[in-house]
Amino acid sequence: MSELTGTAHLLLGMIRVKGRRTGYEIKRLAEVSTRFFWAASPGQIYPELKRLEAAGLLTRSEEPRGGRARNAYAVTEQGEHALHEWLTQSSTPSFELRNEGLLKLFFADALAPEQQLEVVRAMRAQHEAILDGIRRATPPYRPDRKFGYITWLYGLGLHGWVVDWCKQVERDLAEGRVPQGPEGSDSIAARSR
Amino acid sequence: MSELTGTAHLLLGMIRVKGRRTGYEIKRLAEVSTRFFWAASPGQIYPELKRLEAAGLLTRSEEPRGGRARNAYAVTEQGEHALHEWLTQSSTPSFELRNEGLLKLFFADALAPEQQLEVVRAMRAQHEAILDGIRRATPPYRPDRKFGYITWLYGLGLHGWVVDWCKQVERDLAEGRVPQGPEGSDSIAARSR
DNA sequence: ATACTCATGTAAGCTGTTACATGATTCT
DNA sequence: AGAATCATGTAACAGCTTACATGAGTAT
Repeated sequence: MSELTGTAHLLLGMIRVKGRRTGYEIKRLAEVSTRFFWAASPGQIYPELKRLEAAGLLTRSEEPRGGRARNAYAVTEQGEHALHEWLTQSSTPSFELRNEGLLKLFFADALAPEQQLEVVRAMRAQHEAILDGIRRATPPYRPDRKFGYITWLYGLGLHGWVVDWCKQVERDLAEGRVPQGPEGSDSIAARSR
Repeated sequence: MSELTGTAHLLLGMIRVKGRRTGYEIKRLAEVSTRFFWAASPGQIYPELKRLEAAGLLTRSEEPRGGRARNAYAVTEQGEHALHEWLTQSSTPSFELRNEGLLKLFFADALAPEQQLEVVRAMRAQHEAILDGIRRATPPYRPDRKFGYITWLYGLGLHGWVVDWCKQVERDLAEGRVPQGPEGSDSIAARSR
């Protein structure tokens, strides 16, 4: 059994929590939940569902609505096992970030002050938009979906932090101040305690 | 002139700030600075340098060290212009995140309490490792590289926030408490001040 | 002598997106 | 009648990583 991709685990997990689902339903679910930390496009979802079915981790059932074809998938015992395996394996989970706004900020010394401010403002706007998206996706709290709720809080907190950070840098730049590192007598680490 | 990739802008920007550089030097520079928000592998760097040279945004000069071939690149006026164009264009910068740890957390309801804790601990360990990497890359503060410093502070602050968040969730889980959303009457932002 | 760093590159493959195509059903 | 949503899929391509190959110089 070759290694499953992150997206495969997303599908497995989503169907496990929500019960028998179609590709389309998963796509919509992902759009309002996991999309902020693990996006999934239809061009990825449909082929992957087939692969998982072929691998015996999902079973497909045809559930037409009227004359319209419709394939719903459920997790098999083997799929359940693969999911649990992944959730408990101790190897470091992957973490990939591509933040073009930060890349611009990194090179912003080449710009005039007003344009530097503009770069930070664009960053803030972006994270404010993400925050909006997360807020709109408010998950109703349910004890059996505690971690859906925790993850939602994470998104709010993280992007909220970035927005605040941008605001602070905007102030610092506007007043010609050199942005402050974490204050206090000892190391940077002091702040995160 | 077809659109440049993010990595192309990285190369352009890096050579602009640091002056004439070889692919190898850029690779090492990226490893201790931009890698935390925009990674670049050699398999990407060398072909891209050639493309940028062909496009007239970089000039190549052969600077052998002994009998060993060595190609150094400098930014042309056209390259300078392309970089400035990118830095000031107002379209929303790209932001892509794939966080497998968070994906696991999202599905952690399926686990036993002890294993749930383990997922959070793994997340924390990961961000602590990233923090270490960022700390080790301390940029000497120079007025002409203010934004290199600001970006560095961002990394410390962001991953520090995540580590703190994980610690809090670990406490909450250990004590069987339901994790707290942001308290107080006003916005979420209030918490991170 | 051998291992490491410097230095450049390529090929294969993976993951993912975008854009398109198709057509039924439901809503206004 | 027309628009939006439901539903599934594919083809083309972009971007990137991994692994490998090569070989010179340098340090131990």
